[in-house]
Order: sequence, then C-alpha cells, then structure tokens
Amino acid sequence: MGKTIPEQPFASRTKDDRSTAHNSSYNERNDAILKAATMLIARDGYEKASMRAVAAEAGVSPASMYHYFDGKEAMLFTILFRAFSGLESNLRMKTHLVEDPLEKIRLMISEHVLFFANDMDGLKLCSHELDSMTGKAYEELHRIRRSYYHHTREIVNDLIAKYDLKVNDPHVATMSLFSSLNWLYRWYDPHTSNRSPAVLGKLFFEQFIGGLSGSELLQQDNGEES
Amino acid sequence: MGKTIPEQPFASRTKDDRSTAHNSSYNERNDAILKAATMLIARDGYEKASMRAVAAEAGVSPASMYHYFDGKEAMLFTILFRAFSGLESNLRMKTHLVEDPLEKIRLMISEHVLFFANDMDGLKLCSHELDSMTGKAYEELHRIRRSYYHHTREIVNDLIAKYDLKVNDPHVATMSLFSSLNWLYRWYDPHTSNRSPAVLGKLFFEQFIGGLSGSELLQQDNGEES
DNA sequence: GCAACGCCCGAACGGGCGTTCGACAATTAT
DNA sequence: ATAATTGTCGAACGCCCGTTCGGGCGTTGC
Repeated sequence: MGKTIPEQPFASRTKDDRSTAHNSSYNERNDAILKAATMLIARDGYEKASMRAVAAEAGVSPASMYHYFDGKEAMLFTILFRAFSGLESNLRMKTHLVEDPLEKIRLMISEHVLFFANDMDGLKLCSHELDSMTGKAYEELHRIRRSYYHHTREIVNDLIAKYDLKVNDPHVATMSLFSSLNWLYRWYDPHTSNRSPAVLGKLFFEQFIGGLSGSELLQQDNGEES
Repeated sequence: MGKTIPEQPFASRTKDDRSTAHNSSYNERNDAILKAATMLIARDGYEKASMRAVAAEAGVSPASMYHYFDGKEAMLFTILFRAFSGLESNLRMKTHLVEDPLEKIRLMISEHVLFFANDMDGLKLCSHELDSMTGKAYEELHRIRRSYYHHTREIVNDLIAKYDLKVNDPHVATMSLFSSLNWLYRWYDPHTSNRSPAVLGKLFFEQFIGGLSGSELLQQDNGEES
C-alpha cells in the first residue's frame, strides 16, 4: 500500500502525500480551512474572500495556510475537485446497475439534490467559481463537469429513444434541468424550507419529464402564423 | 417638460442631472463606460474587474470615470437598474392588455429571452452581481427584482386557476422557470447557436407548461412505498 | 477679452491583497 | 539525548486596488 497514488492527474490530495500518516490534527485543520473557505467564498466571492479572512475563520494564521495549500487557487481547486468528482462518481455508481433510463434520470436528479442539500455553499461554488480557476487546474475540473453533463445527456437520449418521446430539443431540455438543479442555492434552504430534499428531487423529476413530453394544454395548435 | 424628474427613487440618471443639455459626447462616453464595464465585469467578476481596466477599455483615464459615476458601485447600480427596470416595465407594458394567463406567461418568457438575447453579459450581471451591491442601492434593485418575480408568480397563479391545473408546487415550478431563463448566459450565444431567441422562448414556454401539468409517462402510479 | 465652467488626466495616497521568509515550538525518529 | 522533520506564526515585501487632488485644457456666456 505504499505506492505513489494510482491515477488522479494531480487531484485531491492537498499538498504532498500525507495519506500514509496517522495524523488526525493535520486533516482536521485541513478540513477546517476548506470549510471556512467554502463558507466565505460562497458569501463574498472568490476575489473578495481573502486568505486572511479564511485563516481567521479557520483559526490559523495566514502564513499557516501555505502549509496546507500551495495557494489560494489550489485551495479552491481542492473544494471543487471534491465536489465535482464526488458528484460524478456517485452518479456512475448509483446508475451502474439500473437499466431503465427513466429510473436512471430519476436517480440522477434525486442524487444531485441530495448531494448538495446540506452544502448549498458548495453548490454555489460549483455554479459560480469554476471560472476563477486557470490553466490545467481549470481544464481538469472542466473535464469532470463535462463528463457529468455527457453522462446525463446520454441517459436523456436513451430515455427519448426507449419511450419514443416527441422532444423538440433535448439539449435545451437538459440545460434547463441543470439550470433548475444549479440554481437551487439561490432560494432553497433545507433547514428553513418545508420541502425535504427528497421531495424537491421528486418535483424536479416530474417537471423535467413533463417538460420533455409536452402538455395537453398546448395540443390544440395555437393558430399564429409563421 | 422641465420638471425635476417624476418618480424614480434615485434611479437611472448617472451623477447629476444633465438631461436638459444637448451634449451628445457626454452620453456617448457614459454609454461607452457602461458597455466596457458590463463586458469586463461579466468576464472577470465585479471585484476583479478594476476601474483602471474599465477605463482603458472605454478609452478614458481612470480619473475621468469619476466625472460620470460616483464610484464603482454606482456604475454597477446604473447597469443593473437599467436592466431590471427595463425588464419589469416591459413586462408590465406587454401584458397589460392581455387577458389569457397562458398568453401572458408565453409573452413573459419570450420577452425575457428577447430582452437579453443580445446582451448575455447583462444577463450574467443580473444573475451574478446583485450581491455585490450594498445598502439602499441593493435594496432598491432587490425590490424591482422581487416585483418582477411577483408579477410572474401572479400570472402563474391565474394560469393554474383558469385551467384548473394539478400542480404539485407552483413555487418550485416558477423558480425552475427563472432558473432556465437566468442560466441562459452559461450556454447560449445567439450569434453561434442555430436556435433563434424566438425559438428558444417557445421551447422554454412549452417546457414550463409541460412541467406544470405533468406527463402521461408518470400517470401509472410508480409503486414505491412511503 | 475674460471669467466661468464642463471635461480630462497624471500623479499620488492609503490600504488590502497573496505570498514569502526566518525564527521558534512541537513532535517524531534514531 | 539528540537530530530531523513538521507545524506555526509575526513581520514584511511588492503589487494592485478605489479614489482623490490639483491643475491644464477647450468651450461657453457676457
């Protein structure tokens, strides 16, 4: 078990490889910093959330931050990498043994909502702050996100094929689905709302399917020309 | 016509009232600054887009910016105020003489898409940067946005009442609609896409109505317990 | 002609930023 | 016990930020 890490391009470990050690305080501090950073960047934005403020929130000195992360951007990378890769691997895992694309898309939606239900700040970062990354780190995160989209999109394609749905534009439908899911942080608070994450997932699922296959309300051709 | 401006709390005029004059160069510079600011804030974010960069893009010196605006935040306020109030007054105007709520919501969606179709940067600012405002300026913009939401929400309520729709959650449905509309800047470019803004509005409309009233696909009660 | 005013900018101010450095403490390994 | 490594932080560096100041233009009004 002493190898030099299996695949991961440059990935989730924070600075150098401390995974062999049994040190708990190191990982606790590390997580405290990430937690503080997530909260402050969600509240103030990446540029305005200063390393000094994150350090104060996490209970360390500004200088100590650089024992845990190479810099501000590396810190954000770790946060986004954990979220994106966790989201994608979870989707892959949960839908792996499912056949029906309708059930697959139901799972994708509910798992997505559940994944972020208690981490609205993380959802906000995933939705807002990917553009704050640069270079290869940006490309890697972007790649994961695109993979997540493609995975979802294939499910949608299978769904349309299997049930022979009349869909005007699968791309727009899929983007609207992601819109609803990613916009959640704007208005949803699981601690305040009377809608549980599970209920919310169900609502999004029904909306998406209904929006895909069209409504009886619009069946009479609305007679405007052109 | 020589009055001291009708209502407008503190509003869209930029610094002091130069609307009596015939100076064209002043307004041209003013618009050039706003245009540059919109582009740069959309690209880099409010915090990272510096006054110096905006000034350079607009072709003026940093110091000159303060002849047109009281400061950076006032500049953003003007951009957002024009967008929000324009959006809301346009909606009010267009739906004023329409009776059918189905037609009203169709208009709201298509007008919203059309309003931002050639100003994706403005849409991004409206979606992202309201939180960069503070104090009374924030509250005023927030008030307009809420008014726009309430207006839309009432149309949805009328729609549900008139056609006696079975809707699980009108709030979630309305938020999903706004999600789709506001997320547009993420993936839509009217110059590149083969979908016209009009077509896009139609798609969003059909999706929304379909999502509201549910799908035949889900009519058989899917027999999971609890 | 000349005072007044709108317009413009180079230069600077004060402050906050990300980050680095070097010394010191704590822990671990030998 | 002692050497090596890891964790910690106060202080500082250099940079860029929003903004202001003071004066120099060009036009306008008399």
